[in-house]
Amino acid sequence: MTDTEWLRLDRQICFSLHAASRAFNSVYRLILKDLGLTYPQYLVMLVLWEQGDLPVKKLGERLRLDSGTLSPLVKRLEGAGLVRRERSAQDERSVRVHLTEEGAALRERALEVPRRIMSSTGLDLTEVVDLHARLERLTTALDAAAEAEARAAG
Amino acid sequence: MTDTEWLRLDRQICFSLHAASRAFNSVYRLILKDLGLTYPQYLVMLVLWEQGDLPVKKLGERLRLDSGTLSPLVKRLEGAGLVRRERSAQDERSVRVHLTEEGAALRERALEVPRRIMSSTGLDLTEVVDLHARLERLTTALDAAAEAEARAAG
DNA sequence: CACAACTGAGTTGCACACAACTAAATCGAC
DNA sequence: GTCGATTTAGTTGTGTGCAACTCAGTTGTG
Repeated sequence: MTDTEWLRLDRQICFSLHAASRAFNSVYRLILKDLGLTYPQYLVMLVLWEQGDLPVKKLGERLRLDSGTLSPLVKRLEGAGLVRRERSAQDERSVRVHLTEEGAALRERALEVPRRIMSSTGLDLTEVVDLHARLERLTTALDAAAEAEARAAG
Repeated sequence: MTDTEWLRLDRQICFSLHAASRAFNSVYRLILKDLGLTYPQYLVMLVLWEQGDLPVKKLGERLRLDSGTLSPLVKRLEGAGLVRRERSAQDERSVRVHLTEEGAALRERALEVPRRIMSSTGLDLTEVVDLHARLERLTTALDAAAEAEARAAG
């Protein structure tokens, strides 16, 4: 392959991933509009519905987001009345995010989201599970590479 | 599948895509730091290196980005001395983006990027091409679904 | 020609994402 | 017990991404 071909391939790959990510975001935006949630806010709510109350730190680990992203996001969820933030008594540094009644109730209305997303992808269950596995492997490899780059850069 | 299982699957899928996209972004950020480019700026430069000067409108079509994103981005590239913006004489509404000498020269230094990205993914050429095809199909389906949603919402 | 509809860029406002930083609380070595 | 290192949130600044808007220029219709 020539250098030019490599650049073209890179354009295709990085563009297609970028585009797929934004297309997903766009579909979620449309579907989540009724719930008054953004895509990242929905991710936070999914974790809370699944795992119950969590400190911001744990939320960040689950979602791989840092406090710079999570702090204002959780504040907006609090402003919408979906969660409550409470400083832990044991460790005053830690802030635990609780679902409010309204936040817990929103789960019922969110139940239709996955099916609508699934049908939007045009994929069947097997393909979705397969895609999930591929993306997980890819992310693991990329994280390892980023780690290696960071070490190399010093 | 129960409702709870659907929600869990949705969390897994939307999270894994989100995470993969950010992991890619992160690796590109590290590799592009030397070139002084962000990931979207690199996408713009790739298109310009490949296709030559283009009006902002065409750039937007190629990258599926609107003027709200492109205008400030191109201005930053201009500030970095990589491109020049010139209003078309034929159609005063149109602004054509030209590579400067410096911008054209940057291509030489960008030639190593694709190989570094490829090795970061841990995928071979066949898998990358396959991934590209899958993502294209997925994006097409998602775009069609978004279109349908938008029509339904009226 | 006149004027309404459209088009291409650009601006504004909002919500991530992330780097770099601060501040407060906790932990650990001594 | 004290003081420095670490940990947890939060803040600030930059750069997207997108909706909604403005503005200037162009086009189509009568």
